[in-house]
Amino acid sequence: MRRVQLYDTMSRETRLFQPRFPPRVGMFVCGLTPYDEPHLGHGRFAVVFDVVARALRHWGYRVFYVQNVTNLDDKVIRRASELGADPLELSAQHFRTWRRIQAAMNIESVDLYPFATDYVPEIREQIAELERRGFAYRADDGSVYYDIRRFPAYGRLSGQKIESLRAGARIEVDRRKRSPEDFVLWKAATPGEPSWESPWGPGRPGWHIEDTAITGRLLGPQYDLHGGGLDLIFPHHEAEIAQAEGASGLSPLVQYWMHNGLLMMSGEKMSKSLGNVASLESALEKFGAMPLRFYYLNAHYRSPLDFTPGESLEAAREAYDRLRAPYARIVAASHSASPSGEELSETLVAESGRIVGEIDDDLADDFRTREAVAKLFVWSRKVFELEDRFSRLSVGALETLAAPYEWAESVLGLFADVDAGAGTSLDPVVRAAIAARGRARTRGDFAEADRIRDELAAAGIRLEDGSDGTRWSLEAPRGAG
RNA sequence: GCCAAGGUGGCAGAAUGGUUAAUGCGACGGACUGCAGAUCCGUUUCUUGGGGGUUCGAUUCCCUCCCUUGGCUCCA
Repeated sequence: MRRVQLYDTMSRETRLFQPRFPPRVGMFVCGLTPYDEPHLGHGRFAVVFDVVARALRHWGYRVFYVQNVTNLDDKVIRRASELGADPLELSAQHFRTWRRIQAAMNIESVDLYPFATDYVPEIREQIAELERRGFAYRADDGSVYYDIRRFPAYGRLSGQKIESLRAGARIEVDRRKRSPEDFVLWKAATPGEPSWESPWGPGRPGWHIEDTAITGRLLGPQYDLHGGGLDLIFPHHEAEIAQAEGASGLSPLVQYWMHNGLLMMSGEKMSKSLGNVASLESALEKFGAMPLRFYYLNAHYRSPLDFTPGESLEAAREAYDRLRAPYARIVAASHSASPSGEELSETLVAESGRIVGEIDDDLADDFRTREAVAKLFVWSRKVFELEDRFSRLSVGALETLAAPYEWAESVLGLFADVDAGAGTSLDPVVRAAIAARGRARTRGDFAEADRIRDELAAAGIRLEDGSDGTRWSLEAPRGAG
């Protein structure tokens, strides 16, 4: 099995990846609370863990990737009541948007999107188990709390000590809790809000319990990989550990904790509560899915990523176009290539193989996507140098040129937009227009030539004159395509 | 206050105890072009937050200070 290293938040070091039962990998990522439109920060975690799953599968692991959906919590309820909507319908609606966006972004690696409210029996069962084992207590109002004092390891993931949490003045004083740090497992019902029956009276799940109930059911009491945003480490993931390990008596809950860095907007974290969000969907419409993926993968997943409106995605689009163009031309040329065409030099063949090996190594070293991208750019320069020969190259030679891009296509999920253009049914039509323009140019009628070019441009077809004739391409697909 | 992450050229953003610190965007000049675009060639800019230490040698290791961000409240 491929040697893979990844950084584990718990041990704070890069460790060799060893799933419990290779080649199977149980992977869980904290998904959204869909009470509003997703923003650019959400796109980051989605792409990051999509690449993790893709890469592991590429290396032969059989990954079962679960991304939960917190379809009911305080925020969903609050927003729904503001809108006069049903909370579960509201979150279902926003989840559909999320799924649509993920599909548009070429994210198909998630096997299951479990809804919190579909796991109420498992949640009740886990709370009951925690109660039996003495980790939970009932409050007077019918809520159930986790008793943090019973779980000494609480704080290990985040490096926090319970005593120092006390100093944080922001913990609300709540008379119902034994310790201020205790968190709610089962929230007593409020009239008008969704609730379920339970041994403790009607209520609904607390925020943290759904994840461990879901993973307990789907991945077992112990599994391999848990991912999420850096901002979830405390208290959310800390609480997950306390719940799962408390209920099962088994430790550790997960072998590897992966956390992605946050998207920053003018020096601050982009978040709904700060109101400094940029809509993911409109970025997708304006720039297209591939430039967006490129933008995320152009940084290491653990680093903070600075987003500058009117700049970051524009630059990403330019850069991505440069990466995509040579591959698109290889693909176009291969439509009409023959097996007996020219071959590449041995040096180039070797280099193609070497680059694929290197970028594969980069990914296996804690997913250094930026390194892989930089090497693809170097390769692109070499490919462009051969461009004049494309039409004469053999099928095999073109495949060799395409190999690094194909690797990126399957592991990084880039270049899903490459096939559009030459070779499609539009080709004969566009060629006729190009020929007409060519005649106009020959006789010096540049006004007519430019008119033809402009009209095609208006239809999204771009012409470029080169030494070997005129080439055409479709504008990069936009929106959900 | 406590915990954690980060400070690299105009911008984004890599990397390494040791030749000229990637890559891309941008800018400038040149080639090519009827023009445009793309491409190619060249140029542009960082002595890697400040200070100290370890070392033959540090951007990379250690200490300290400053600054930024995140977490301690919902949050990818």
